[in-house]
Amino acid sequence: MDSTTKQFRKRNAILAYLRQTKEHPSAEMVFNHLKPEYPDLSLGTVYRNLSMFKNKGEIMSVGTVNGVERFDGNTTPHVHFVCTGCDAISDLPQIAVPEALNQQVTQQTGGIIDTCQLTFVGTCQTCKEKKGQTA
Amino acid sequence: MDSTTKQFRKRNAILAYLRQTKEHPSAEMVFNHLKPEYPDLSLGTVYRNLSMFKNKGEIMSVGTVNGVERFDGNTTPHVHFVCTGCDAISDLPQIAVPEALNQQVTQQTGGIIDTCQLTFVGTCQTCKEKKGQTA
DNA sequence: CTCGTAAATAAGAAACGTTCTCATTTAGAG
DNA sequence: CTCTAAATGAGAACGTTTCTTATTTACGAG
Repeated sequence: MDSTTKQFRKRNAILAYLRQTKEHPSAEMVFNHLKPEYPDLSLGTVYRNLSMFKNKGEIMSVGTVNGVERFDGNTTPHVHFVCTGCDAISDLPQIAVPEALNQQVTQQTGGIIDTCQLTFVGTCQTCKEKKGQTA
Repeated sequence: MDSTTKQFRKRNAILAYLRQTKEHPSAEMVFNHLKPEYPDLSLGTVYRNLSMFKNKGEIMSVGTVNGVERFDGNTTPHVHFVCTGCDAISDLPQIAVPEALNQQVTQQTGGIIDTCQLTFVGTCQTCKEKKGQTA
């Protein structure tokens, strides 16, 4: 319970960070964020725990940007926006996937639908303005 | 125009295959498919040309399955289904992303929307039946 | 036809993200 | 304290993708 406790169970710190952040981090981003507080943190530990949490359904993958997988501590269904300029991923909380689609897809495939991902790809406002200045 | 012409311009063969197939292949799948007809085809050539076609907008990426990028020669907007059992990707031609969403998202982000990807993830009919037998 | 040049390619090295292995450390029970 | 099982650090290993370099091809000029 004292401050030395933080030496233990980096696993909790990884999950806590994912629950709190909105940056949809990669394994390396998690590592870089926690390394100052946990100087002996290992990248392997981050990967191992991300896989475990993903398998348990406590976090989810939101896909791969530039060859690196990105994670989200919010597993409730929601839509994402990926900026190709800065690789940032943000939530689009006000956009929803029509519920009816799941049933249509189930019928059309004859299989089982587990999840669905809706992702918009483009340029965020900041990058758009930067490009305007340079051009 | 004679048959020896096929020794040249493997690039065309790569694009032609992507236009024709519905399997949403990876680089290696393209390579394996064309290797019999072009025995001296190199995997590097496949990667190089896939990147080039992607940058030119003649094909598109449909995301990463098990760490492997998959491509689609059909760049008109449509919805995909990924089976986690056999890693197959198929089209869901009868499902459409509501057009209105693009405008909503543009407003909400203040940026620019280039594309949007809607992907359903689950188990295809074949894998579902296989699982039923085994269990 | 021969030469010169630019594009396309093959082969393999290199880079990168991710997973695996194994020895060590930690937490907690007895 | 001792024992055991879980968690971790360090780095090797792996698979995918990109890069480098020399070679081959296409094609136009002389």
